[in-house]
Amino acid sequence: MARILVVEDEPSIQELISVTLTRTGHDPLRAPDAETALRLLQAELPDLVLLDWMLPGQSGIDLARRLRGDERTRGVPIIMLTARGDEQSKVTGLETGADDYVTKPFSPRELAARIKAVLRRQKPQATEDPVEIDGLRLDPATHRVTARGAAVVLGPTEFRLLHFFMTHAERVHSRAQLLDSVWGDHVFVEERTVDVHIRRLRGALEASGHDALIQTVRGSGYRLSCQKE
Amino acid sequence: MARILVVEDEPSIQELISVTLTRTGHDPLRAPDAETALRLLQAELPDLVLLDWMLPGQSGIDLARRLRGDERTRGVPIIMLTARGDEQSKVTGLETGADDYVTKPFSPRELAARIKAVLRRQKPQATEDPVEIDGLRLDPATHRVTARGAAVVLGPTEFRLLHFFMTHAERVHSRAQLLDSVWGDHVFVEERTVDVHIRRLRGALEASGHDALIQTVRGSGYRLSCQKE
DNA sequence: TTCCGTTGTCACTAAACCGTCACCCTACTG
DNA sequence: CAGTAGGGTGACGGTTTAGTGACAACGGAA
Repeated sequence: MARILVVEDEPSIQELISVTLTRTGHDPLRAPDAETALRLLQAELPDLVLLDWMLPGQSGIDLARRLRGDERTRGVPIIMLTARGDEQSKVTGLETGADDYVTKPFSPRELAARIKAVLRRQKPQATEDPVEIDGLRLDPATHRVTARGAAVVLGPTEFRLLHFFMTHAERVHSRAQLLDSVWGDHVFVEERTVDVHIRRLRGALEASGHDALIQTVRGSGYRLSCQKE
Repeated sequence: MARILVVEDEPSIQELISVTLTRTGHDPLRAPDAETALRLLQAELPDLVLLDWMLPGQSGIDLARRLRGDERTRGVPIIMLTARGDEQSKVTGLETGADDYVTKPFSPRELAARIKAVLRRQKPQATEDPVEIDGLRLDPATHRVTARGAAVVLGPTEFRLLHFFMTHAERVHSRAQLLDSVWGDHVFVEERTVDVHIRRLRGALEASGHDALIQTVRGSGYRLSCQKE
């Protein structure tokens, strides 16, 4: 789900963290010290950095400051791992811009929760504006679809599919494009699966009096069109 | 941008907060204790109060209760500053009416984010006004819920949950959002726990003749809706 | 202290949903 | 007009997600 750089010198804790991350669907990058961390950061930017306070050589706080100073890495959120106690250094240290901190010892659950919270805070939420085409109305906020007032019941996938069509109307989308945009680019499903969902979506729409809203373009894909032909 | 009253006795933290506020375009009013705070509040109402949990003399929670008790200051949102680990105080505090919590030590970035969130959240709703939907009435001031006159008995959590739903009706809320808004951002609770409380809330409502008020949106979360389907 | 209310979590059940296939139909090709 | 490829369609496990009852931990009240 998210790439997370774990900067931690103690192997057992490193291991514990990595296992926790994997189990919660994340992708840990390991670094035992600041130098390794910086090298890894050259290659690719992670979605989050878990940073031990005490590190051999360059300390965690130095690394944090450095990350904040660099334009490229400035946006990457940081969670600090600190030992219990030592309050005042925390305050000054967190001033450098860590987004959260976890005191050792910590429970895997707590760690997971904090990571989730920080990541959630980080990412902007999707477009929530209602869309309306030809009397058909879809509202992401309320997760409702109505056809001239009458409710249309859709499954989650059909909902996303319709949302995509309505925000990209009049254009032909190949099955591959639809899989990318509606299912997500990483999943592997048969292209024909799209057909089935199109079918289900059509069924739901026709039940509400919207015929031929979604048209087939033979050899290319599908299209949502308001103008009848 | 916004006037913010900072009630904090520790000078270094007071300083840190004030600097942060100024930097994020706000206007800090400083008070080292509850008495000073009250005096400042006489003069003018701030847009938000940042309140330390532990204060010399009158404690933060006392002050919060007092602010909530006074008609004039009731609408002003409060963010509490608490020491880490004091989970219980969060719950008590939420009942007194704090809008959010920040645990010390905190990062300026986090504080800024919370303030922004609370100010944004505050705008559309007056938290303390009674809400009524479809014959169901909830009064935050008296902490009472009635369904067409008949009393509905709810636990504290179910009450907050229902309150949130009623002040954000028709919208779909994910379990994570509900945990954020009803439980508080930094409480570590399984997402499925929401389900259980939804169930309890539904049970109580159905006992009072309100069926299907809270709807499940599969894959997304829950929604309070007056319009049946 | 004991009792009671509340809460978070779990295990289990029920239901919805998804992806896939097989088969059929249609439209284009020569 | 037959052949072929692409699309429509119904059905069927398997998986995911939500509903539900039970239970232990906890704090506050008695």
